[in-house]
Amino acid sequence: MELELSLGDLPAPVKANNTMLAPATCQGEDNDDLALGLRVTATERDDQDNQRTGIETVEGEDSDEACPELPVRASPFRQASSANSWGFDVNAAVPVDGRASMARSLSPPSMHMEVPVTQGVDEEASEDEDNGGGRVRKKLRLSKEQSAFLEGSFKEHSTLTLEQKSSLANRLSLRPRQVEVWFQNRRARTKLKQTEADCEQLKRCCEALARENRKLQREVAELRASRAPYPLYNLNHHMSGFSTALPVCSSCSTISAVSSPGSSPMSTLFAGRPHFGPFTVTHPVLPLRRQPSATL
DNA sequence: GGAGTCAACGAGGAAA
DNA sequence: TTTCCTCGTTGACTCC
Repeated sequence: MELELSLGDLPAPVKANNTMLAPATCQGEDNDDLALGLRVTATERDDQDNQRTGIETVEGEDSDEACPELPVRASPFRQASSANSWGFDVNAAVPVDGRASMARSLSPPSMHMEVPVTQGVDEEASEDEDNGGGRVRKKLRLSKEQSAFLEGSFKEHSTLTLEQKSSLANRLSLRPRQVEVWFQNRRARTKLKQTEADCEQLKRCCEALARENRKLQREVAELRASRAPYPLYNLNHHMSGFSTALPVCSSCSTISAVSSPGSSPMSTLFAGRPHFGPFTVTHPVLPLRRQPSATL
């Protein structure tokens, strides 16, 4: 079962009950029982990376703000964990202070956890020993529940306060550093997707403008070839690159503005870009040209 | 086996 | 100086 994803060769000795906690009830009443490390200090990062020693007190929870309505499981990784090839459990990187019985209280009474939570202490201790010199990168795969919970939280706020970070870490049985990294990577993914979307949009606009440009150039060539006198030329026809009729001043043949925003590739391209407003064509004489407005 | 994904890391910059 | 961020990268893992 993916929920119990673990790394390494050894199967999880005992599967945890998959019972969900009550939908993230922000664990208000459980605070006293939380045994997970939660110290918000100036040296937080280092502490979080090495939350292996010392009993830390639980600060006040920001119960509500980081509490999307997503179910959260109580420390699934502790039971699902198994040793990896380096002899430590990457998913056991839970803030542990050794008070196993207290960590157990994260789960509701209906949730039985059959593997001693103290497991993690030894594992993490051995991790330090094993990796003492050469630092081996740990690979953690977040469970669906963890990812969903983090996603929900990310939708609410893409950056974290210390309290939110600690709260999320607490709730998901992750180290605050892991939550922080997840948010960093998530922001990067968001930005990448946005960049790709922008790129696609610009590409489409560029193609449309190129088409329009070719068309206008053909028309200019035709006009030059005809060498006809140039009375009030029917621009509505010849500027057909713009899909709607252009309002032409009857007295001076000035086109006052591009008709409707969003109707041309140009306006699509410049949508939301205040420096690129609609342009104006005034007194069209050969060669036909468009004069940018003052706002261009 | 290669490509893609993603957690984790380090460097460097900005803000306080 | 510290903290947090972005950016680029690495490496473990998965999927085909």
